[in-house]
Amino acid sequence: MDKVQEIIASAEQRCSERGVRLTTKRKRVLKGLVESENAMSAYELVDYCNRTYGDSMAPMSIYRILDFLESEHLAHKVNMANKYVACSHITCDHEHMVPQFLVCDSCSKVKEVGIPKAAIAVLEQSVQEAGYLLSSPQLEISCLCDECANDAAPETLHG
Amino acid sequence: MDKVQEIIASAEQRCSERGVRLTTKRKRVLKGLVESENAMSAYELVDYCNRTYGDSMAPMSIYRILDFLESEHLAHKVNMANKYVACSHITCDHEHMVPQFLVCDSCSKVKEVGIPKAAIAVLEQSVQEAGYLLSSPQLEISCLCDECANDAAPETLHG
DNA sequence: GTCACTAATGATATGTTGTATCCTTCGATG
DNA sequence: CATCGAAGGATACAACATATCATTAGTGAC
Repeated sequence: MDKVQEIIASAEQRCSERGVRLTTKRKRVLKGLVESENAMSAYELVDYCNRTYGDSMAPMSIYRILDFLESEHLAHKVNMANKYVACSHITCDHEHMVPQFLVCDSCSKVKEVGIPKAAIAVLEQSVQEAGYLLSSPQLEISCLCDECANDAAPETLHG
Repeated sequence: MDKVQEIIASAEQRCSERGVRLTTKRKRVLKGLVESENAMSAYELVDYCNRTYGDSMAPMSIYRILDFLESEHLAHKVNMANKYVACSHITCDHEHMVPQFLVCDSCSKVKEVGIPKAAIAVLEQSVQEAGYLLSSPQLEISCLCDECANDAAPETLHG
């Protein structure tokens, strides 16, 4: 699990290059997200920080830190689940694939996958025809994860 | 604006065919959504009902009614905006296009557009490769609407 | 160093969204 | 008209998020 350290180090470097500060608390929140390998709610992060560091951080602080992490593209909000995930490309500069979130309807587990840019182009086309402007090519896709899919009866899908 | 009546009539027929009851209150909520031609929050619907009908409906009731409308495919929840919209295909039986929501980041306006099924197939492919199951082919796409796009500076996009 | 300035965080209150639970009313059916 | 399930009312509370003002910590000018 040295991968976590690697990601944090990479984030630190990126912040220092950009002239912004990855403070202790910001690092802790990011670390929480990276370690969990999953989407976490703001209040779960509050608990995590307080449990892990004997700290007592208020929700407000967590939300501020999440805003910061989002603005630096170190984390993303998953709107469908009201949760937050570490960006899975922190260590990677160029993005050949467009990141997309698969959100499990049942357990809210979030997986980030890449899809080819060409696929997004089709969507962008439709959006433009509607007179809108695609503001983020990042989609949240309503799914069932592998585990929950096994539990669910097939006929409940595509309802 | 006789279109609204038409949609409501169509919804009534569909409910009666399916043996479920489109009660007065349910009809009012659906009418609110249809008339507004926009996504509304549950609490906006509470206000709407109480203002328009001198009623006093509790949020709980609205949520229940929204659940019903969703289960009958007369309305959809837009997760990104925590709002609800009337299904734009109530009067239309067969769906040649897959409905998608364009959600304005700035003003939360929601537009429902259709995109070709083929485009969705590409996404579904990626989802399957990740071991997930697409539970709804309906996406919520983060956009700027025509109005907000005019207000925003171009360099703020694709950030 | 220390002054002044800004970024970051703390503290507190409150707003918004959604659910749990239990009870009452309404409508169909025998 | 009795009964039974569906719909709705009432109340409380949980989860998610923001507003605002005070305080502390870094950073540069001098």
